[in-house]
Amino acid sequence: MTKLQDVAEIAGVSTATVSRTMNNPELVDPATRSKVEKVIHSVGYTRNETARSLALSSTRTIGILADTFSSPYFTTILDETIKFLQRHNYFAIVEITGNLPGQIDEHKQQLAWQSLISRRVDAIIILSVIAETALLDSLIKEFPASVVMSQAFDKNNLPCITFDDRASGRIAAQYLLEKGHTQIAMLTGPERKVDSSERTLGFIEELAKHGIELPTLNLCSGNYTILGGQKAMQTLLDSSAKFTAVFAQNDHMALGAITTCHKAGVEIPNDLSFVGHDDSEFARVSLPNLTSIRQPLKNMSQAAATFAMNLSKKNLNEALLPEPQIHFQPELVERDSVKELC
Amino acid sequence: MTKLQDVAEIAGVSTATVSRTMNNPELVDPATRSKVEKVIHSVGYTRNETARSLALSSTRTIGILADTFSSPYFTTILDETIKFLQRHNYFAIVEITGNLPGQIDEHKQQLAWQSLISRRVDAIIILSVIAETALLDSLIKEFPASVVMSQAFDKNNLPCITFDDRASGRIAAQYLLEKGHTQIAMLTGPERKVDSSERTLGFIEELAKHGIELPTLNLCSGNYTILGGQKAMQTLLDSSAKFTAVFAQNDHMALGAITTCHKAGVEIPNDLSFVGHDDSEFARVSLPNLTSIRQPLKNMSQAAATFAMNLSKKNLNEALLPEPQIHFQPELVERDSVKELC
DNA sequence: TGTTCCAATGTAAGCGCTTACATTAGCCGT
DNA sequence: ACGGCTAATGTAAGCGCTTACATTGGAACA
Repeated sequence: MTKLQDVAEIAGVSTATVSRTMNNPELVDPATRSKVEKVIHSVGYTRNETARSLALSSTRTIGILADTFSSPYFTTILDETIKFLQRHNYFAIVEITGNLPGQIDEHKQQLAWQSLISRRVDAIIILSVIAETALLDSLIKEFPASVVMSQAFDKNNLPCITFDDRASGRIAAQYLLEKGHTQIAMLTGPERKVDSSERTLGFIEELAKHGIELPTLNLCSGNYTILGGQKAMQTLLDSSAKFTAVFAQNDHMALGAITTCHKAGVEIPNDLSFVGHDDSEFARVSLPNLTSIRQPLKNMSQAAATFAMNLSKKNLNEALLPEPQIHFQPELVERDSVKELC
Repeated sequence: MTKLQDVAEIAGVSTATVSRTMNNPELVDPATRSKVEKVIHSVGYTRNETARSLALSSTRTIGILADTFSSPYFTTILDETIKFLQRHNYFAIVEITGNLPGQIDEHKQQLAWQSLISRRVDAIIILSVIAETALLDSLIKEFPASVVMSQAFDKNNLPCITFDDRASGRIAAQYLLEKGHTQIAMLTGPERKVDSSERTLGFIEELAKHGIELPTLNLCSGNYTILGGQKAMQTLLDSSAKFTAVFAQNDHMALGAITTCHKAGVEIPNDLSFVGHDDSEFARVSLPNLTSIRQPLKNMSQAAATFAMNLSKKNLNEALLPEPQIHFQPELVERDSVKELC
């Protein structure tokens, strides 16, 4: 593999000059510059980013910590974040913990974290939900150039892109109430996930505001997965719970639940109404099309990426950093899965 | 950030000894070893992988070239590949070209490629479909430690994990014929994608074997996307084409097409039968559940990862390398979307 | 007691870049 | 003609590791 020195020798200049024509072209004479560039192309030189990182003590790389690729939620964020970073000449390396939605293995998270640190990323974006605030705290203390995404983390004033999950719950409740539903069931996510518990909270709050109570019987966890949604729905149907509508805390569970209903002869939305969450691609192809609550993932991703890049330029004036806490709001996307009760 | 030298000084040994306790513990006295390890933990030292890579001229990193994260096909492969690599103490960095299924921007592919090279990955797994064999050829010539995944590349004897797309086409045709269908439509993928054209070929071949011809009118491209599937189905329905069954070359298009049918009052499978491809998670939640053709993605991913790791250990005897070409076969997964015609 | 040998450790070069500092050469004004 | 200035280039140290080679101090043996 050709190195900078080879280029220098062929072009008859010093390594410094070659380096400069790549990084600070304005410092080198146009004639030598074009001579060097010609050599670079002709020998097909590609700079060794490893060596460069070492010399610069900066990798121009943002680490991303996620649980898995097999969730449209993560992949959308990853796609947007990485595209955005690329556009700004940053690298991204993503480390996955391999945790499934329901289970949270702190050890795996630690390992993934270590791996990012050992590669000396300039900043880290944390997507993976870290349940124990204490752990999150200690991780961030160890590596302060971190931005936490979509996990409420208010206490400390740390960089943090959040989504108002509680508002999601409220909006779902409001909407169903408007449509005349008062008996409602809810498919929740994994218990330890803050986003799920927040949605639950907002939902219950809003119902309570209207004097309606949600029986525990009407609550069932589906672990954010399709299969979980199917099982949870079955449990709900088998129970004595009474409901005319279901709020599924993500679209996956809604999809699963809908198939269960279909098999059980329950017609959507005539017999039962559905509201999902995330407005995933599949909300548009379910039968009927699923009314869902949208997270502005693209904007959130870009905000996180921007933040991470700023964080990596430590020399930058602290004042230039955006507000450490950026909040995003949910938005209802109305489709055909909710029936208006008279 | 603490460095190896700091650890050495605190422990009162040389840097070599510290390095050895991490990489060749058997070379150092148990007493000093434990002393050093204690220091490492107490100061929270994390080795600088950048410097290590430079010293070793090896990054223990496999590069993966993919088009996007937002496709279950890619994400499944990525998930499996990366988990497997992690388990073997390899890093993975994935570079995405940002190409949508239909469009292939060779420039973006080149850039992504360069980026991997510049980070001196030890091997590259190519998922992204590179249409121009010439380009693929030249890339691999430039960096021979590459393994191509699921793209037929027979001519040269290059490392290559392939899936028998033509067999997929044949199986779909056979199955539909068995069920009594003779008038069939097909939703194809992007034109330039080899996997799509192979499926098409296999399908037509098999029909021809039974003396059945597929009218051009019954063919429509849906670009492998949900939306494309919807549109293509609409086109098909609006045309004068006659068919009792549809082979959608991936599940996404099938899902889209099914919603279009639903809106048009066409009932599945009573009025129209469907066979999809990929056996994605969603095949199990569509209504009706989608009969689909499975690719053994997990096995394929692991094969690719194994290959890449071997390729990276160049010192290894060439003889130890597995057969350069590993082929995988499709498998039909029967569900409820095909009706038997009497 | 004097060799020999080996296990444990240290020394220092080198991986391929960047960049502060040194050097050179051409230009200006006096 | 000469000192001073500037633009262009070169020199070499250093980024944080690994490892070939050198060194040391016993243990083993005659």
